[in-house]
Amino acid sequence: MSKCEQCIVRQFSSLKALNKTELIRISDCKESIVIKRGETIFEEGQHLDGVYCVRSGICKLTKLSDNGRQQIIKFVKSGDLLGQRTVISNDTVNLSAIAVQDMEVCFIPKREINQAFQENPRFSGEVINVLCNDLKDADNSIVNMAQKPVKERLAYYLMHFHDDFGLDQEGYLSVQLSREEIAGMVGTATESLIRMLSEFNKKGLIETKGKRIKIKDTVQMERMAEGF
Amino acid sequence: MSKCEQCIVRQFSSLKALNKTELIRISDCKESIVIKRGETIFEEGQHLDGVYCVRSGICKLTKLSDNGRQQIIKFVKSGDLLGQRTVISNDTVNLSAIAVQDMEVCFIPKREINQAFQENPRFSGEVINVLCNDLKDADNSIVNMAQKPVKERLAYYLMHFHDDFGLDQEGYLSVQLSREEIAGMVGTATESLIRMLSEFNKKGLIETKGKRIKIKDTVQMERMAEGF
DNA sequence: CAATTTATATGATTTTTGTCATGATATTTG
DNA sequence: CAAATATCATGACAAAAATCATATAAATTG
Repeated sequence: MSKCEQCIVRQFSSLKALNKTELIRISDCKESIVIKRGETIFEEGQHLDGVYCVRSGICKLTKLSDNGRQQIIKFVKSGDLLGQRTVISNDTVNLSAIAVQDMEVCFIPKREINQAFQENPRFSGEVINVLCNDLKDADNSIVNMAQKPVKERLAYYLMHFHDDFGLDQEGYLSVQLSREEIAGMVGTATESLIRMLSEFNKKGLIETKGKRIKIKDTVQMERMAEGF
Repeated sequence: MSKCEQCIVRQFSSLKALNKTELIRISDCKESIVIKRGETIFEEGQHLDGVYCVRSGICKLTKLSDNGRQQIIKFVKSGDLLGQRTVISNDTVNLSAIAVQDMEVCFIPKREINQAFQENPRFSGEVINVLCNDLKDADNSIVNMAQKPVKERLAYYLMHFHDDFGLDQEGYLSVQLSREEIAGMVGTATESLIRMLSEFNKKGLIETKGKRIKIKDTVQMERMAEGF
């Protein structure tokens, strides 16, 4: 089993605040897990006995709406921790985590996290900062969802994907989602989403190849996200 | 000037975790402020040099959308602290705070809050818990905004008002908002909101008297909020 | 208290978005 | 590789919501 002390991903997570001793302790009791695309890491309502540190891959955090649709709240990538809020506030999980790519994650038991949280103020500071950022992002999302029409939201999220997850060799967005998933992120019906992608395509804003999407005109797309 | 040690509101805020010495220190440098309905406490983009502790009254936290509408993200009432996220993550304010009732707030300088945060783990624990709850609420709001139609969102928020802020002597919701403000909370156009209230009125779900709203059928309203 | 402004209300219309139906492509599986 | 299944795409229509216009009521102000 690989060691936390040597894990590159650590540098990007809150765990970077831990010292060698703490890392070794965590390393000794952590559990490496491989998760295939589509598999669920945890589901809303569940109790978590620890947090997951994402080594590779990406997962979506979703919540089931009353109308039966799965809303994507946020994406989590390597370096991020999963389930921090739950462990800290000792609450059940509010969101489901489902892999959208094959993933490697490490499970770190609650007690280790709590101990580090209590004893290492730099670590707790890092975690709190992540929570604060999440809260800010969430507040911004509320405004977008409540006020922007679907077309602008789609443009907004495509640009976010472009900026946060980057492109593959051919210039397509590196994360491939199904149309249904994109609809769940934008907060619209799948058919509406497909129509809008077709429209963006016709207007020359994007180019699609199966599930893959390339943003051809980022300037225009950015403007569209802002409502022009 | 009144003293924090004797302030009843303290019991309901994160400040309850502070000991006498800490409270006296804060009390000595805090500043009491009276804010009239409609006045702004702070605006998005601004820097804050401290947090506000709400003694009485209610304010709305809003964010201006690209389309020029003011979205209400959340309400803050007595016992709550304002600006915690900003002070902790040393960021500019993301939301504007505007009084919807006359308020009394106390301004507590950043340095005092930071010191208490560093030195008193019970206090930081309380603050973190508040942030975690805010995050959970925000995630739930995203789903509501993205997936529910306006009618259901209105029912949902009316019920929240009913449960969180209670009723006056005559059974009307105790917080009075303008139609425009309610629209900004639900995330819709003012005219649409007014139409929906008329509809609720005709159906016997609510009763209005000027700005005041009474929920006549909470059971039905609850069901409506869930999409029936 | 009359005049002005602001907030509320409603009608008419357009735009946006959702739903249902159906066909075309992929993708999976035996 | 063919059959079955899932995904993607598009048309037709219905519903929801925004916008514009205009009227009425309420609040403010000189």
